[in-house]
Amino acid sequence: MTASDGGSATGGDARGGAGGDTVAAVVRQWRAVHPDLDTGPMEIIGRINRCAALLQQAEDAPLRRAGLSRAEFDLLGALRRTGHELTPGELARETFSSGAAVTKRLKQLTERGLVERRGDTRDRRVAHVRLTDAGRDLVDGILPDQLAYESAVLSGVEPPAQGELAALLGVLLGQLEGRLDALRI
Amino acid sequence: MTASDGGSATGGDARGGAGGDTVAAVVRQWRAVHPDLDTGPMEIIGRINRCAALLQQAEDAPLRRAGLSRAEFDLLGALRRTGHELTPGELARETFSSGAAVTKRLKQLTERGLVERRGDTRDRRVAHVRLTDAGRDLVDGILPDQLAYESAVLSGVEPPAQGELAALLGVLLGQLEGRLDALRI
DNA sequence: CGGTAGTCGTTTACTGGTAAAACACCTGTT
DNA sequence: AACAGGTGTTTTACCAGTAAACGACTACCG
Repeated sequence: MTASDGGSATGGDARGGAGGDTVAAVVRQWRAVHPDLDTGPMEIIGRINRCAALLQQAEDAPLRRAGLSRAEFDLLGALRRTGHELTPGELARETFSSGAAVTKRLKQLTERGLVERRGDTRDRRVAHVRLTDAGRDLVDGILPDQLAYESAVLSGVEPPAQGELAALLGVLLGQLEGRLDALRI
Repeated sequence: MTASDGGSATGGDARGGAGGDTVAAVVRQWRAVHPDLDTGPMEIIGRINRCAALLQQAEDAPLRRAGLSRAEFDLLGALRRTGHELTPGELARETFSSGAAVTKRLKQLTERGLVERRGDTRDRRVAHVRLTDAGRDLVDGILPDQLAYESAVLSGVEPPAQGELAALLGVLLGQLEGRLDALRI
């Protein structure tokens, strides 16, 4: 949306208005112009994109304080939560980004002393990356703050609704991850 | 993640597995390492980011066939659904992007003959942008296909659940749009 | 052995976005 | 009238990401 990223097929609408969120306003506009179309999908996909963009834009205060981008934290987090070394390729798969992006990030994180690399003894093409003590401490220090921040961001939604939302998103994501390839046409 | 956006604070996990979506697997890893932390927020924010990234990556087949990026379609769509001319500034607000990005897109879309500009007679700083007939026809031709595609993407989720999901996302988005500024700290 | 195919990681060339400066213009004040 | 300050748009400089080419290496197979 960016995440860039940006908007969505439903676009956006700067006016808040009493009638709900901005996506609702956009959908109303579309329905006025094309009353025959089923705008249902917009209300889900548009909102997901818009939420992701807003969350991205809010750029997680705890991360910023540590001078980390979300992508960098993702990489460190993958190392921390798996608990063992990972190769650059594994890190790329784990963080859903290209190998080239991982190479760049590793370079910076190594310079900052947060990760270390070591060459594989058997296969000299591959490298193994691990957290330094400083990297590990940084992740462990940030994570609680980050979760508290995310919790605050979500606090406008009642806890039971949060549970429902998480479950429904889980269903959707499971479907997307399983079956999206088939749709690429 | 730009959208683009890439991953999320919860990162990702390449393994699907029987136990649910990839975010669920990541959350399980975190809980094994830090059993004391409340990982609830990850299950929402992580999934939203991941869904947005996947939807982005799937890069909407109907749009691609028309040679449009999602951002370009958003811009055209804003003109179509409002039904009147918009200034570049209004377009930026409407599509949630920077003015500079709008300038670039307008240049390309003008070259392709999809939009036209005219200067304001009173205030010579401002421009008014409108769809050409070709632009309008293009949007009207793509939109049904795009909605059908999105509908297919969501088809793995039962219609009643889709309704719930849309409603819950509406609540969250309304909260985010209203109150996110306060959190920027 | 020797060559071919495949894999891992990096480099390169490019894209599409942003922030901030620059530019052109309006508006209110003196 | 002249100027200060504000606004709308474009330009500039830059950044982070990708895809594709590349180099180094392994592994297979005759």
